[in-house]
Amino acid sequence: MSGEKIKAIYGTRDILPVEADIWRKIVTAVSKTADEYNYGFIHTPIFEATELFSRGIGEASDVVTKEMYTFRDQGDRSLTLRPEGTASVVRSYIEHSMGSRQGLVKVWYAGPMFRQERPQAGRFRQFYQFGFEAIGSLDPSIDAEIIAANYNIMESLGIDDKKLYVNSIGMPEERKSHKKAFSDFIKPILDEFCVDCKKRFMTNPLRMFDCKREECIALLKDAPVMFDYLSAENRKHFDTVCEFLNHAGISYELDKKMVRGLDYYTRTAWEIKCDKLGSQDAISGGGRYDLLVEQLGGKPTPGIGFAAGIERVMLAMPEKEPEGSRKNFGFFIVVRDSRYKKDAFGLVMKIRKLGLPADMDYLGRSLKAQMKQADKSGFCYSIILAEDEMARGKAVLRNMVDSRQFEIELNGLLKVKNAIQLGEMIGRK
RNA sequence: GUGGAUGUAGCUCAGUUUGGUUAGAGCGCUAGGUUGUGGCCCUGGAGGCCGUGGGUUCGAGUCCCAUCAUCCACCCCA
Repeated sequence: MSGEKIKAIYGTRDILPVEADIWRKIVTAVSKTADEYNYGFIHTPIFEATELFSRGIGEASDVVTKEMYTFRDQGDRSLTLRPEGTASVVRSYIEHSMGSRQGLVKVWYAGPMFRQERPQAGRFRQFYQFGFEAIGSLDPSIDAEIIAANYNIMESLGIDDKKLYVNSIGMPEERKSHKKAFSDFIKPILDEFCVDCKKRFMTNPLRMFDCKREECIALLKDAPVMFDYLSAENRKHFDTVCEFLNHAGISYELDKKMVRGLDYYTRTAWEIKCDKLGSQDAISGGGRYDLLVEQLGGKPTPGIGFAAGIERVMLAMPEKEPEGSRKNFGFFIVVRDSRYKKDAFGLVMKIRKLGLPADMDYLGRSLKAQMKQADKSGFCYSIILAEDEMARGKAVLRNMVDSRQFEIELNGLLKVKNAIQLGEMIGRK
């Protein structure tokens, strides 16, 4: 009856300590870059009014039409688990009138996002993203800064097989005239495309550029691209962004066929891909959203940002060195006889109070097992409480790296006031 | 939502083709070899509703059907 195992929901997963360690390293690196670039951290709620996303991301987008976790609360309000971070940040920006307090608002976030898609490699229903947003400037220099931040984070995480692609997808009017030219180009040859592309042509024609079939790619070789329909002004904006990137020594590639999935994107768009990831190779993507603030009820304000998928970043990161030989400063207390357990406990507490890691056996295991555990704990010292030494008020300090060991004064150890004294006591012998 | 693959020990998997006593290996866990000490080696031990339900059969991990779950790919996205 009660034996049914409850498992994590399809598309969600536990991040166990070994993995969480890498996770923490990533967020620490992101946080460091954010500090360097002067972006402040922002927490927004994990669920929001459904309307925020339908209005922000686009009523017709895939994310909104079929991928959101939407539910009603006790007040019969329609709420949605956030599928992405930008809409919430912009909502917060408007709600707190951040724009009137400072000209340019630079923030970053990290946390879980939710999309009801079919899971596969590098894709989950609850997944984690971090992202940067800069709201309030249309100057090309901010484009370059935030792209640089994005790129530098990936660099600092040691991701080598990455490529930065940039493009400009213009503004609605430009897109309109391009769309017409594109349709005129496709219509006569539409029959030659695959079924998916035909479907795309009806719903979101530019998506045809994403098709992986050789035949479709060949047919699109000379198709008009948005980039060639940019206004002089926007073209200049993009060129200036590129100049800034060149100046900063950031290598990128112009990808005129790059398309964005979310409706709010305008002008500058970019993507970082990692070719060893397989099908889901985009680890990070971003762009301008110059109409979004207004769309969500704020004053017309340009914005720009990016988001990166932490799971994908993890897949792209180089294999970490096998743990084993790695030892951290810390102490594992071992007792030769159970009557010393209280002494061990007191010692552990004492060392922790000094601000240092310490642990002991809580399973009443044999000496051999305790030593094994000491080894696995990754601490570089064990302290063994043994009969002969204890009788003389001493304990055995064993170096778990080079196996040298010697006696130390147990009383002295308990009287140590800080980590430096402890270090000296250990170092003296 | 569509297509393909896979479910056997905590983990990675063998065994399924050709049904036949108590279902295996490596790693991990645990106790010992070492009467005072981890890593290497050796020996023992624990740990399995063979995903679930039904069917065929004297007999099913193995064959058939259903179902659930997971993975990969498409779609889309980070």
